[in-house]
Amino acid sequence: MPKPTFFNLSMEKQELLINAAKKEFSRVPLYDASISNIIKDAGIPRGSFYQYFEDKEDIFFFLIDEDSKQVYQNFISIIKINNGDLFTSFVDLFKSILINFAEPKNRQYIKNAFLNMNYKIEKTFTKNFYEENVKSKFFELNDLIKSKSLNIANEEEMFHILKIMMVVMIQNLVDVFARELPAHEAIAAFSLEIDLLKKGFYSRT
Amino acid sequence: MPKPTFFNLSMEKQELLINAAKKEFSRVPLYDASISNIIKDAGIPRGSFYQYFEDKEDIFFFLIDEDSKQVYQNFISIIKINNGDLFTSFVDLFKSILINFAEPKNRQYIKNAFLNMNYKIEKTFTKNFYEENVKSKFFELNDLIKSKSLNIANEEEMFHILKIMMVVMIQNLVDVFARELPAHEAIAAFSLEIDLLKKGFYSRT
DNA sequence: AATTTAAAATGACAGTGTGTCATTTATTGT
DNA sequence: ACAATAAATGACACACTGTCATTTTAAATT
Repeated sequence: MPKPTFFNLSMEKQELLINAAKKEFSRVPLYDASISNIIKDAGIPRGSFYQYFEDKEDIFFFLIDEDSKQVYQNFISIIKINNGDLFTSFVDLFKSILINFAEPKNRQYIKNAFLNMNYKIEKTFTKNFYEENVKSKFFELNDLIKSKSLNIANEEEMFHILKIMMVVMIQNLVDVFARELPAHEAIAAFSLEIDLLKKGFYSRT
Repeated sequence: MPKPTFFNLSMEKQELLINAAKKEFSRVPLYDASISNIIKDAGIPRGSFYQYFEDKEDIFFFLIDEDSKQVYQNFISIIKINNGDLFTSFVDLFKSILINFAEPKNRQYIKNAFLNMNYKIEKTFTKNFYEENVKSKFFELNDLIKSKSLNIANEEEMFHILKIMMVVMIQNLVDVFARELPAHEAIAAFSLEIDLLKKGFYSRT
């Protein structure tokens, strides 16, 4: 997290920094990004940057966390609209994220984040949905999901189902960028996978 | 891939380089690894490194690819032993990878790779199992898997099932390292998820 | 209002690593 | 033995990082 000093800045200056950082993270992935470029673009001295952030990861994960919170709120609305249908909701969430990708302002930034999606980035992203060993967030979702039509014996299984659906969604989003898939193809592929998860892979016949 | 010059080296010198690289990639993840440390450890001049490899990624992905090929061969044997049962085979593969983790020689190196598993690393790893648009590899697996007890309409669905199971397995392996899970817990969690995938998430009742 | 104290801003600097390239050394073919 | 090709070498220019002593600004106190 940014240091307190950052949050004491005027909103204008905070946004100046954030925009400069997003610009740099649009140019290249986190590990190639340079603080030098960010401060040059924002027009602040080098020392100031370190007054506000620990390092470039600090500001990067701050941005990802903000984005994730928005996606989570969006997901909550979607589930409500779909009366707790988990499967339809995930497909709708996928679609809404794709629409966000289409915006040129976000595209490169999100692309770089997804193509370099590692454990820490994924964790930052998903922790706003459910947190390992933190049940409060999980319950909010759990209460909204119509679980009686789900094939689950207990709450733990619900957690695993969410985890699987999330990782499958993220993988499909990564694919969109890696292979520059058109939206309709991406949606078809993801819908198919959600359907397989729904029905199960095993057939008794 | 390493340059031809590398493969012209004596086996001893190749292994010297490989060991030095593994040592450095054990110390820190790819993006923090330094070529300076590798050449210092191997006792070769800086210029020589660039005679053999493009950059540090070049040698890293070469190592990952080698590992992946071994895992793939292992998987083939496991499927045969299990008479094509995909679910049991994945659980067995998971167990065998965990055993490999336990070896101190590999542990840190693999841990760093998994905690920084991004698209390119995952692709390098999975391309030896199935390649998008390259059907030959896929068929080898496809033929071994007893697909008549699977809930699939066509070959495309088989591909998606493999993709999902692989990503779920990788995510569980990442979890092992991120949360330092004991083997029996990791196996229990993965088995549960495989079982959920097998049965399906949706219940008609 | 003047003075003290604390907080924030600044930029020069040392340290570390990268990739290149001109030169030297070794190997191969004639 | 000589030429030609391949490989090895290490000095160098360039880029970026994180720190820290110093300066500036803001807040608190008398």
